[in-house]
Amino acid sequence: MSKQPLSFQPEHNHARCIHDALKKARALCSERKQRLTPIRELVLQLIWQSHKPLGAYELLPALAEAGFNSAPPTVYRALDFLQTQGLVHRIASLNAFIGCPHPGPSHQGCFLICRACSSTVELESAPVQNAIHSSAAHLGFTIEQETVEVVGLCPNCKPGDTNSPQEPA
Amino acid sequence: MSKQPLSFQPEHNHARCIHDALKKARALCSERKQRLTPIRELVLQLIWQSHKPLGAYELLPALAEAGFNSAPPTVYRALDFLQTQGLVHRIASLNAFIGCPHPGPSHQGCFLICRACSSTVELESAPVQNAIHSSAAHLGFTIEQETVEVVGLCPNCKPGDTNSPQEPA
DNA sequence: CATTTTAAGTTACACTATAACAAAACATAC
DNA sequence: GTATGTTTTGTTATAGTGTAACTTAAAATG
Repeated sequence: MSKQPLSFQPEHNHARCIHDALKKARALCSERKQRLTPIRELVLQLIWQSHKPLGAYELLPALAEAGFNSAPPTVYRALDFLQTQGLVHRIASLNAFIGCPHPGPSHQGCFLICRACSSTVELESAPVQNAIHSSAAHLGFTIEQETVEVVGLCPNCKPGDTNSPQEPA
Repeated sequence: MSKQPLSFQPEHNHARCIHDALKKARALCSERKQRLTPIRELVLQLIWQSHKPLGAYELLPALAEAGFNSAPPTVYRALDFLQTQGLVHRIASLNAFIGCPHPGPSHQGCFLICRACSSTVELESAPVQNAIHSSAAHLGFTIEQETVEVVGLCPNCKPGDTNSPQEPA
């Protein structure tokens, strides 16, 4: 019950997730002399409101409420910054964004996305990385960027469990 | 020089690629009692005009030239059909489509995409599959669909080669 | 404070994809 | 071969995602 990543633990202390993520982000930006402006920090916080990927346009109303301009470029700029700093990832298959739980030296995640509850886990799977790198190397292909996104059912949404969504309406 | 997949061999007989792909598609659809209508076959052929992923909207002019209706739904319907039959794949990170070189029982490809020349290879990499499945199983996650897309430089576009694009304008 | 750089505001638009309904083509049974 | 149901295509309109280009404001630097 405790080896599950937090994203798959419905009852974890999520306020702490958000808090920690913001704290790490501030430290990291400060260290890199990058400016985590109010808009950028708000966008990061909004993204961390859950462990489900959020579309850019879903963030706009909250930006407006907070008194910021809420045209698309605003949120996309913030997202670009956060991606560049490795604080959020874009999930290509969903056109959505999710917070990175272990930001730091540029890395490529492997994402497990539940189609029922949308909870998403980012793995750092060395075997997956290695397999991809070795296949690529074998063909003389130089890797610059990896997209590994796996859709399916998380343990909480498996048929047989009692508490759970399963089929999305 | 010959273990490279065709997509990375600029000089291969590409007419044959197209011809073979269409032949396989006809056989497969006939066997499954699915209708490979003129529009669907044309879209498949257009997609096979190269080994680079093509956007849906890039197909519309050719459809128009061939005398078909060329509104978006036409091409998206054809693409849906071809995807369902496993004849083409969608590359999520590019919003584009590419022909499947080994259609058949549903499979998940692993794509190597050259950022310089756009040539794309579909691998069936058992090690990659296994690594992903094993990571997922370990968390109790049930896989339904995999997206593995790797962007980088193909052997022909590597710095050091003489004949090649490298940096996209 | 003046200057330069970076970020945010603003307008407009491009690209990707689908909904919804009408017309046509095809398949099957009489 | 014609009637009937089903599948495919035509058509219009619109939703969703993302960016270009230019202006204004704020922050950093000298």
